[in-house]
Amino acid sequence: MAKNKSIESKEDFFDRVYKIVALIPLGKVTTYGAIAEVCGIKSSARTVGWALNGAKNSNLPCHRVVNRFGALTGKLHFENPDLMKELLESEGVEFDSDGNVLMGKYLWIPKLK
DNA sequence: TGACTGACCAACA
DNA sequence: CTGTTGGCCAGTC
Repeated sequence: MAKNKSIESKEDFFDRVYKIVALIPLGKVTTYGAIAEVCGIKSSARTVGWALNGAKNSNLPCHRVVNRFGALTGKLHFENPDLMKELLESEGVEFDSDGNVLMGKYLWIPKLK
């Protein structure tokens, strides 16, 4: 290892994403950019998706995470894409005609304290 | 070991 | 306005 990259760095990053996603209140949704920003990697919303890629294996409500448009981009990676919408609807989240979440009402921005 | 890809966002032409 | 490129981070081939 030419350079010490703080082995805990990546784990810490993932852990942060997991924590934030787990903090999403019921009936609310958040965006990748928001999570990335809170995680401190606002410039890397992509990595947030990767974190969720592993989070989908966890009990985290990744279905509450949508892109900036409120579209369920990651639903295709779900075992049951329909389940994602079902869960959100079950939580009281409404969708637009395009199938996008009403960000103006259900958009929840996580904040670190 | 190097390069590409990936559930994104934003800026620039 | 639309199209393309850049950027970031991590994982996989």
